[in-house]
Amino acid sequence: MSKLENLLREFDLRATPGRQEVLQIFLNYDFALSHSDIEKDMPKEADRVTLYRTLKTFLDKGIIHKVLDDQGGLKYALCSHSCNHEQHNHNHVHFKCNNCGQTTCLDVHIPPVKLPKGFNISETNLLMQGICGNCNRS
Amino acid sequence: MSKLENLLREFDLRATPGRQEVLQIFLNYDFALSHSDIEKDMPKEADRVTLYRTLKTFLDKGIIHKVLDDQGGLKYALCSHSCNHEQHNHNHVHFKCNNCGQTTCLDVHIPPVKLPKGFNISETNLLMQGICGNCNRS
DNA sequence: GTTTATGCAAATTCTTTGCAATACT
DNA sequence: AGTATTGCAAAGAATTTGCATAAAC
Repeated sequence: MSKLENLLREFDLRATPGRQEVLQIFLNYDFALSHSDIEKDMPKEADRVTLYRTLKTFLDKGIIHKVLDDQGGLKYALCSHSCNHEQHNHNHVHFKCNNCGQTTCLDVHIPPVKLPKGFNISETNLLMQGICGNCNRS
Repeated sequence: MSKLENLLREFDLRATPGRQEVLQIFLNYDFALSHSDIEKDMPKEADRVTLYRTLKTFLDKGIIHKVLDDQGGLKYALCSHSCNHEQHNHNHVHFKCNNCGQTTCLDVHIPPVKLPKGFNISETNLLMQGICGNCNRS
């Protein structure tokens, strides 16, 4: 049984070829992907609707998490260990490079923010933009 | 000359009825509005395309700013003083209540975040979610 | 064999573009 | 008068839904 199949089973998912394909695409890149990024990487006969459903399933199961985008779309990136069906547990900064366009998950924690009394926080999303390390170097 | 007209002129915009209308809608609410929120508040004969253009113009001129949404859309909220055509200057936290659905600009600064060497930051967006003060009270 | 996922068709909604008519200053 | 804005039509994307078929376990 392949690595991809195992990974999907770990999340209580049937290891269909389509899902393995999408999972592999995420593994191939170290930055967040939009629906259309993924679509471009799939065999052309793949069905867009199935991809919608696959992404939704992956989100629900805690395989991937949403990455906000300043243009209003969404991107997706693989979760690290701590996520599952019950709870997503993300506390890292997302950085979008305005030069290369890539959005990456940084290994930097979002600092705690104190809100006024009465606010309960369940989720936090921090998107920073600018020029990334790679683009500055070149 | 009305307050709305003056406000638009301050931003170098012609004070057309459509723009005054949209501006008034923003003034009527103290939370961020999506394109469709605004559309619902406009007279039904209003043109969707014009609204797209009005929002774009308001963004460019620094009258409103983008508010990211966890569902992938965008919302918009009035800027405070410090924004103009040259530069948007936002450093406040956005909070989306998962109960009432409203996203508000909080008067809370985004704490500084130290990124690895080589990263330049030009913009920062922090969206927190949970239950807002109002909803917790009731 | 049962349950879950896929593919396809179709409907809806969202967004963009071009252009002629209109309104603003 | 001159320039910017609007409204309309139309095209193109993006997203959702239902259902019958096929695949996974």
